Amino acid sequence: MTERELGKAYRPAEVEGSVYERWLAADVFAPDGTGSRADAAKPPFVIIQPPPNVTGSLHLGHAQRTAVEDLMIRHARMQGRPTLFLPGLDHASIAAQFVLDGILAREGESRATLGRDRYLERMSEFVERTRGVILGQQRRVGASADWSRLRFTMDDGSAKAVRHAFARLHRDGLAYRTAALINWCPTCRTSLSDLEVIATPTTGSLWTVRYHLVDGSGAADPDAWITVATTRPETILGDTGVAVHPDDELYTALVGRRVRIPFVDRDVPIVADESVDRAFGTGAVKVTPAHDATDLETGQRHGLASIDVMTDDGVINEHGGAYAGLDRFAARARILEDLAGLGDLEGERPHELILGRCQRSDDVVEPRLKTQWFIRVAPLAERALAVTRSGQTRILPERFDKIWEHWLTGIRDWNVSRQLWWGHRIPAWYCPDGHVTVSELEDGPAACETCGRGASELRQDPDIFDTWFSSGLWPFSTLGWPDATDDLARYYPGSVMETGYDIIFFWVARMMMLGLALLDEAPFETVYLSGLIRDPYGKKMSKTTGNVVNPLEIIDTTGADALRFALIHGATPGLDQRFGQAKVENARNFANKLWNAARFVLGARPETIPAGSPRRAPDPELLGPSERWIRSRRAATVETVDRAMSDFQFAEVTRALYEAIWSEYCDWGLEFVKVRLADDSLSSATREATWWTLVEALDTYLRLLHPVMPFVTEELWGAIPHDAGDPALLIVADWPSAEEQEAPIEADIFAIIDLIGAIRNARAEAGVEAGAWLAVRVAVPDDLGPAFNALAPSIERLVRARPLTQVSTREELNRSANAGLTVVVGDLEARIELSADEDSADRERHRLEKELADAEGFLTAAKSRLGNDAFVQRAPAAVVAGARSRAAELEETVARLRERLGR
RNA sequence: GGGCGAUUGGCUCAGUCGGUUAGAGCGCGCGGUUCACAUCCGCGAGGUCACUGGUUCGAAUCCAGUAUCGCCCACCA
Repeated sequence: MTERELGKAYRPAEVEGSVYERWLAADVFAPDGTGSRADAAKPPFVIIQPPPNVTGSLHLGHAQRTAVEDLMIRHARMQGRPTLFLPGLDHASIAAQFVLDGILAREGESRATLGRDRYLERMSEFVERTRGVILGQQRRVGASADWSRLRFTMDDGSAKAVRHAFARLHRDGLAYRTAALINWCPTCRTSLSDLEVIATPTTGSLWTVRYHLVDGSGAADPDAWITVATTRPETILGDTGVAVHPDDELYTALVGRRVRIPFVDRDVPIVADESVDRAFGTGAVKVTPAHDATDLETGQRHGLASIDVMTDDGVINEHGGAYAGLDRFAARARILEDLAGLGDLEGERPHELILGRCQRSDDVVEPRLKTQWFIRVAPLAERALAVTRSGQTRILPERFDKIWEHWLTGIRDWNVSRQLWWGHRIPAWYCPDGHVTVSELEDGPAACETCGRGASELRQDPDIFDTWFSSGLWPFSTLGWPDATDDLARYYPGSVMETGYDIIFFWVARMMMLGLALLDEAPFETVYLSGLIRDPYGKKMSKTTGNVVNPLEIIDTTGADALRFALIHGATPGLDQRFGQAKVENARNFANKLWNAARFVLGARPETIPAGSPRRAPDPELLGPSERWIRSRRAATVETVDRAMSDFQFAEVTRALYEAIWSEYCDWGLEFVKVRLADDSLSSATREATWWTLVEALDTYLRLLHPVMPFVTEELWGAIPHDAGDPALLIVADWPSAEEQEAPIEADIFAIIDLIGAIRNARAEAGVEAGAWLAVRVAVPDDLGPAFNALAPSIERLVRARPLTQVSTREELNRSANAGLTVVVGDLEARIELSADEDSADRERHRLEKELADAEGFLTAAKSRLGNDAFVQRAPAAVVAGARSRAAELEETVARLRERLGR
């Protein structure tokens, strides 16, 4: 295996361009690809990704999801599990139509001018052009998806799954067609599910209107009326009754009488109904069954007619008498005017109400009575709840359980038909007699299943499905369902479904319900909910605000690795993160640090090891304390990362690696070892072992970091010596395993690190010239002797000590006491020689006094704790012992500082 | 109306069995052309962990309440 040359400077664009091509060429993304080293005996790991909109382009949210998904899949791949990361695209029915309609409008065309067939042709062309965009962008992020299995929610496989799913639900009584009150968007000219209606608090008005009573002769009495309250006066045109509470004495006499609805001159009954709130408004409610859900129920209880007074565009229709042809809001204004003219507008007052607005168009949604297809969700929701309650499927973070429970408890049936064109046609056919035949056959049923009329007489439902219906089938429609394919058997259910918490109901809940209903098994084991990405000020990124960050620009300038690291580093499940340039730059600097560390290691290869030598394990017999410390920290990091990965604590993964690589390996490991590698007095075998230790740790860190920063790690890994058993590419290399740690060595080295820090601090505080070499004498206790001795040459360099003298007792240290700096760190005490002038002596005294005061403060706290019997008796023994040794250490420090200060 | 989340140095955030002196990055101050890295190195300043009360030997962490901000759910005309 030959080493690859590394460029002097880290250039992410150069690295990333070629690395992805290498992965593709090696065919490592598919679980059964030629380059895959997956162990078929291990359980497969399947990640379910929300397929992005086919007309969309990558935003930071996508980038974050992709980064997190890819992190998980790469980790599993390196563990040798067969991994499936199936990429896809969603046709996004209403969203895509919105985009295309905008384009058509600029061309002076519209849905109406084109007609259904030509419109759909245009859509297909449009989608053909856009579909490659986001896929290419996902690759730039580094998604190691199995592109050979790319799926689209409008492809034949999805279409087949949709037909079968719906036919099956219909057969099971879970899909039905009925007239019901639905949400209607006049702008989109379609019905909407409850989720697509945004409840918007609005200040409106509550008007009170007089409805005149009809007397025995059938005439409206100008002097007798009942006053009703309404926020939507235009619905007066559809009123078919007035309701009062049965116990309301104010109105008991009127129940059974009739009133005349203004303008349409319809005489309707006053009925008594429990649903009326006596305290609200006037206590009398106008009943408009075709435009209000409560009214529809009231109407049904009392046999009142339902009159829809609007067209699909939100214009008053022929039932509106003189107001026909007026837009609903214009009609409202005119009606109010006319009521006032008649003297029947009794009052108006401001009123806070919740207005439903269309998620897509923001238009005011009208409740309308329409015949539509529905999914009966109660039984499905119950199963979904059972699965999460039993723990078969786990939602992360756990607090979403409650939200999940609440939403699935008492949800209303799902209106799945849409009066749009771009989407899957509902596979229902109607015969002239109105019989319905639902069929999973692509060309429709051969005959009406009720009356047997032939196919030529049947007409297919013009409506299409809610886009989330096909999305809801995604975990299995992409694996060949309804056919019993090998893929389905192998990769269903999925392992982790990753998505933003904003579509938990739209998508996650629907997948869960449909998966359980159609396959009798929940579609995934874990639901991992990501937070949303916000701008540096916490605002939601949006095109209109202009605060959208384009991830591709970040990739171009700082690299996909940096972007991924930054996104994953800020990813706390379910919590939003603010994202700004500083975070990516920090991540880019980290990649740069890693690059340079690798360059250093490669360049420090002892001459006795020929270039291109295969990897050798360091000889444990020849390792000094610094090497043993590096190995021990490496093992500790493996453990930390493993734990964080299995807990889905991805931010912790990046934090641990950042610290291990930068603050330990680079700041101390490499600095200690540098001197050793250059030390001619050591045997070449020793220096070789030292170098192999560096390579070993670097290798481990590259592996651990690969799921986060796949490009740079792949490139660097390609440049270091490898073992004969290693594959050619890091992406399929083995995940490291933790080994035993050497705790005693860790303590020694950390003590020495503290000493070095303290000496540097003393020098800086004393204003010693940075480059000056000063004589330093250190009193080293016996137990630290070997480590200190072995590291002396490194310490010398790191604190600019010349000469560095090791003495064994403090008496010895004090014997040649002269002016200088004193450093006390636990058992270690050092004296830095410095020519005395009054100024510096003062500063030194001041510094020592401050240190003494600190130490005394901590000592007092520790002592008072230990003086508390309750603490000593009740706290765990280890905590008490820790406090004791801490106190002893502080005592020692205090004593030494006092002595030095002559107290 | 119901529910959830956040509140930790100037900024962004870690802190997941309660246990030494609460950490990091950015920013800030001082000093550095040390042969991997100025996308860097060394040193430092800066926090009564929103507030009040409680539980506990011990609370940023657990409980109750309050405040501010944000989010979700909700068919009273």
